[in-house]
Amino acid sequence: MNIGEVSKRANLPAKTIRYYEDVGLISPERRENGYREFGEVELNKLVFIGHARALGFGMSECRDLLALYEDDARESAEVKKIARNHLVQIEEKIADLQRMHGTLSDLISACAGDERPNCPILNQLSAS
Amino acid sequence: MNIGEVSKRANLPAKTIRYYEDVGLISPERRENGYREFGEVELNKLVFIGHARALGFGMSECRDLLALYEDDARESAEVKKIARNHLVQIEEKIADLQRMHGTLSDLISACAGDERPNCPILNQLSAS
DNA sequence: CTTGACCTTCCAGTCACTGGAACCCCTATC
DNA sequence: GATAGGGGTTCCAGTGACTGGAAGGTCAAG
Repeated sequence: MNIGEVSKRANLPAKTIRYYEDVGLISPERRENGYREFGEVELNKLVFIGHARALGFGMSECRDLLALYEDDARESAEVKKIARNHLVQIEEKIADLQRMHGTLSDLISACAGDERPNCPILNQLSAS
Repeated sequence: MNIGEVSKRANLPAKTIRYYEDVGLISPERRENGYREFGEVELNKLVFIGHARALGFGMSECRDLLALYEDDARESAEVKKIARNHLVQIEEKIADLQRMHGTLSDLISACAGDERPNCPILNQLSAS
């Protein structure tokens, strides 16, 4: 399988797949002409990484998850630990964004949004 | 005022203030010895930028807000428009994160998290 | 006169790609 | 055989918003 085919099947840009090779997540074979040759194993890894990235896992977490995925003697506790840590990060980000959302929507409500210069949003931003 | 003093007062790292000068958000005077000299105007701008960044506005939005802040003939409608656009971005990010949170917490619940290798989290990630 | 805190510039690294240039390979058609 | 196109390859640079560190200049106190 060429990179174009695996790109479609894993739903990842070819550039991204080359990048994943660069950083050592995958190691596809090479043909005589220099083209990468992907087998089912590499495709599965790419699908796996794509899903993990879509859940917001960082590259180092993907690396760890991939290692566990390939380790028949893994303990599911290890996977769960990584997932729970990530869940906490997500919750912190959501909390941050919700705090911003609350403040900002209050300010937007307070702003007339007309042709006059007076603006509670700017007032709040410049308040010390 | 030296950069250290303004750093404390605006609650921004000195490195960040220098960076803001690099990208043209502020233009403090220079003393004979090469040190930056900050006045109240520059301090106010930095406080303003700090608050805008804390609400998640990007640098180009900060630039636009700062220009409006300094424009006596502004219309609050312009400020409100920028703020509303940003609010939408925040809402999209929250929605993304909540989707991840939902999927991930379901998977975590389904995972025994013990010494056995079977793991619904890995199963889901590798599913095509 | 030295110490230490503060200031300066510049370069490199972060994260996870992404865009572009320049070039090679393979197949099909004229 | 020439050519056109749609693959593929490498390498370099840029993104956003800083951040760390090195190497060195400045200033006030003891």
